[in-house]
Amino acid sequence: MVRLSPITACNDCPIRYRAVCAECDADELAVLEQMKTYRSFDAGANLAEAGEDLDHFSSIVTGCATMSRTLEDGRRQTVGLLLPSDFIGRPGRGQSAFDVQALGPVTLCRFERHSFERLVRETPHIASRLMTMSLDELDAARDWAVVLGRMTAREKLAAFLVSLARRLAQGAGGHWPSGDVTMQLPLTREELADHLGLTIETTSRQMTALRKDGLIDLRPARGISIPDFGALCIEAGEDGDGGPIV
Amino acid sequence: MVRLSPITACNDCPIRYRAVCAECDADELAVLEQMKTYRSFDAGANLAEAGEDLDHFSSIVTGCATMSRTLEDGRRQTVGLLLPSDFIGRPGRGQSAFDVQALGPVTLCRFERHSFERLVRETPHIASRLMTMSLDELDAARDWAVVLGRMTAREKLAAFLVSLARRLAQGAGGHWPSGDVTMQLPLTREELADHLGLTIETTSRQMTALRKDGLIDLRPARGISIPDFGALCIEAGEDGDGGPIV
DNA sequence: GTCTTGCATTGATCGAGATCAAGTTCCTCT
DNA sequence: AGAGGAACTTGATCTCGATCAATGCAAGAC
Repeated sequence: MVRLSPITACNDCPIRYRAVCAECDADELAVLEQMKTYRSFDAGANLAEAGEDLDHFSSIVTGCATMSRTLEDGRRQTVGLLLPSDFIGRPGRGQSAFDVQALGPVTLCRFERHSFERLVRETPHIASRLMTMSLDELDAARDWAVVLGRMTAREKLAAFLVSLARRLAQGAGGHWPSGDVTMQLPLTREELADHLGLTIETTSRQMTALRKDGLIDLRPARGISIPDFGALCIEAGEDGDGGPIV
Repeated sequence: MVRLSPITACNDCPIRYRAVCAECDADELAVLEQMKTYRSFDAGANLAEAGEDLDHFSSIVTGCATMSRTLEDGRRQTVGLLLPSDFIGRPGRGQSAFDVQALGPVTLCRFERHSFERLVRETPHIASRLMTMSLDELDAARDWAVVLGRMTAREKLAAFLVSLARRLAQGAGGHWPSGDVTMQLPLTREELADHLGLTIETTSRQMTALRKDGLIDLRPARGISIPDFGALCIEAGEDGDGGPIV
């Protein structure tokens, strides 16, 4: 379930210029290189559990994970989808506030808690990057609150697909998506429903509705292609311009 | 509408030990003292507008504000309630992602953008405090996403009242609330509905329902008293213990 | 005092999404 | 290839919260 993975040199790391290390210079990277450990997890593995003590921080190198909370009666809400370069853990607090679960096979670049916290204090390039990443996540969490609180099921699904396509494109170093876009959903319908604040059935029905309206094309193995990205953006309640806000 | 207010010495400031300056020592405070300006706003004033250029950061000294987004068709979702010591603005980005609106008369402690950003870079005590505050807001935003996505109208209202009572108690330097608690709602039913992702009518009905069930007592001028704080916590879906997570 | 005016409550009805219940498709394992 | 099971889709019905529509109530204007 948990495996030590061969260590890749930071310079060859796929998330070198997007993760918490993005702003580091060669010297700082050399320090991180000594501290890091790569770990691999199978699909479904719990990377953190709400309330549990955490003595490591991690960056996702490959794979996806969800951050969620489950209420006592079983209702679950996902509060974040973690993609490569995203950070797991909260400096300054030893406990996770949410469950973090691997969606497929995941590789983490892991740091021991205390030494990493010291490094943050002593390395402005890391502290500043962590600050930027946290503020980006804060904006994303608030944007998502608008979706959860005020949008219809159809708009929720469209908004999610648009945001996922943008994040995947950004991760692949590609450009702001437009025109024809194809991607793989890293989530099952159930996980998707938990993220949208809907049931599996409603999620599936809205998927079908978007397909019937020609806005998306469903392919095997959770593939999705979006023939006209701009049209889906409008469905997601974005004003026509569609330009990046960030 | 906007008035310059008499400057209070930082040492006499009501938010001295909770705002972005909380960790500053005397020397650092002297620098902030030179940079700050107090401004007062009337109820309803726009303190920031989504997409608008912001060339100041502020801390709320007295009063309350909401951070919200309004969709083109008029649907509005509040993504945060700002109380004294809360920070307005995002270092590293010159635009606000949300509207910020004064709920009643508000006094801000304001800093010019560029000089404050430089100060953050050069003053670890400020950078670190800002980081902690941002991470707290991130956790709060995610907690609220769970409420918006998965809770019933009754649970949403109870969860809001519980969280507001806790924040007000914390601000007043009081203890973790329990037993009998009394407070003033800083929001109208409409503003409350926008925060809960409900309509005014449903919000009002749930208010009445909680009152009829003896969980709250409605008093004039938006006063609310909670005879048994623990009982309301359970209504909000918290497990009995009710202990602070933070 | 009465007239506004804005906020809040209450009632009647409607509808989007939840729930309950089959089917169907896809993937994996042998 | 065939069996079994998980993931997904579709249909029928129900329900919570939205919507439409008055009514109540308190504070300020005149």
